Amino acid sequence: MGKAVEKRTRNPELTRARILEVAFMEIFVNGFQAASVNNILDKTNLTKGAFFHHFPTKQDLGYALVDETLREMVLDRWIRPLEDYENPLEGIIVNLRKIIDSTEEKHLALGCPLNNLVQEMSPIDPIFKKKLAEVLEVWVGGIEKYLKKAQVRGYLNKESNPRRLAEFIVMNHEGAFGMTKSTCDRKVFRSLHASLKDYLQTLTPN
Amino acid sequence: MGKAVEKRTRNPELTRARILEVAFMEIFVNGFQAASVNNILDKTNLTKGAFFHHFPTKQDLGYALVDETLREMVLDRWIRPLEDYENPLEGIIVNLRKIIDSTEEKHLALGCPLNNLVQEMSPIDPIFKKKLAEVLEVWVGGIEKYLKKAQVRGYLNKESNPRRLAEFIVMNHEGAFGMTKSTCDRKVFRSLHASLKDYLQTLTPN
DNA sequence: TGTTGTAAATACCAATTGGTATTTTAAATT
DNA sequence: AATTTAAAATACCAATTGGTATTTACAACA
Repeated sequence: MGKAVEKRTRNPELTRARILEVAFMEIFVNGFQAASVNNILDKTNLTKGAFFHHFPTKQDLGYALVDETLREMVLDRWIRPLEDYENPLEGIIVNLRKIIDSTEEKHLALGCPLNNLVQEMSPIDPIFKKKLAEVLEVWVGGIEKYLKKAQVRGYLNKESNPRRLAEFIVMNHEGAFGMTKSTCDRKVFRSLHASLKDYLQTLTPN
Repeated sequence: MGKAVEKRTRNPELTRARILEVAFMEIFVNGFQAASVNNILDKTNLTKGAFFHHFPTKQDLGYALVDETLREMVLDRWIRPLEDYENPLEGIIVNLRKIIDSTEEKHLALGCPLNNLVQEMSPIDPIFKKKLAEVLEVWVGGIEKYLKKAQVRGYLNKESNPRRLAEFIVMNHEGAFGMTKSTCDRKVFRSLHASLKDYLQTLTPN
């Protein structure tokens, strides 16, 4: 009994994953530049040797975080759930609502991990910028796909431009999270959500 | 000829203003935490003595920047121009358009100074958070005022909630600037602007 | 089982960080 | 003109930053 794997005193993949996990929160709270490698080390109970073995530089850690963690989070939170809805427009609205309601108060104050990094790093690091734009495209492109499906199924005007609308919707999400970071009030989030809902309803046929 | 004032070798108010001006750009580009006091000093050709005479700590500089510089910028860019329009809704849209078109490419990539600071500092510094929320309220409250005026003048549905709509509009502005930071494409900004315009038109009587 | 590659620990480093104590000097006040 | 106030310069500081060189030890493989 007990998996042999867990008894190993060394597990490089797990170590790497732990670093990424702790780094995610550290960066989520403090931002990338202000996040301290030493702090991350303390919280993982690892040492410099382990860290810089897996990530040649702090920036490489950031890049991996965007490519792996953030990309996966976006898909999990914003795209994959839409598959469950016959009407994608409804899916977008209901999913957003669910996420608003299920997010803990303290996390509300931290905003959107992707948006945070875009705001901080895109202007000053071209590699970050490129990788973040790719994840953003996963998001926008994903929404776009479902908006096209909505058009086919007759839930969205043929005249609407799915790409433009997808950009608008993602922008709304990011804006709402950003705004909530200041007010820290779920009511504001709900209010913004209601406005978006109103708008989307004007785009439905009949 | 020549103003006597300019010949003074010392001018504390000017020194303070120069620090704020240079610090604004430094923080606009790098963020508050990553902005270096030494860099700011170099670019102003001043010394530590001057800096810490005017601002006891780096944080105090940040607070002054929000209270003075950012507050004034928000009024100048987003609120005061609305006075020129008979239809405030039109004013909001046209003013946004003007700002999109007149912002230099490189500044587009830097986003919105207020939004940047909100994202970075609100979660980790309660004083920043309070001051930033005050400036945000200047913005939202200002828009709200003109939306009420629009209702009185018959340009906006009586059923619309000016407060909620003002929050939505400001959120749109911040979201659009944030998004542009990633894409660095004025087209995206225009596209987002068009969506907001569409939405506002659905709220006009008749 | 002995060898080898690599995961991880340790100890160190130069550079930079925000900040301070002291001194100089310019301007306002008497 | 002498004195006082405060603006600004200088030189310094401890703490922290990301990063490296070296060593130790575990685990897969021959």
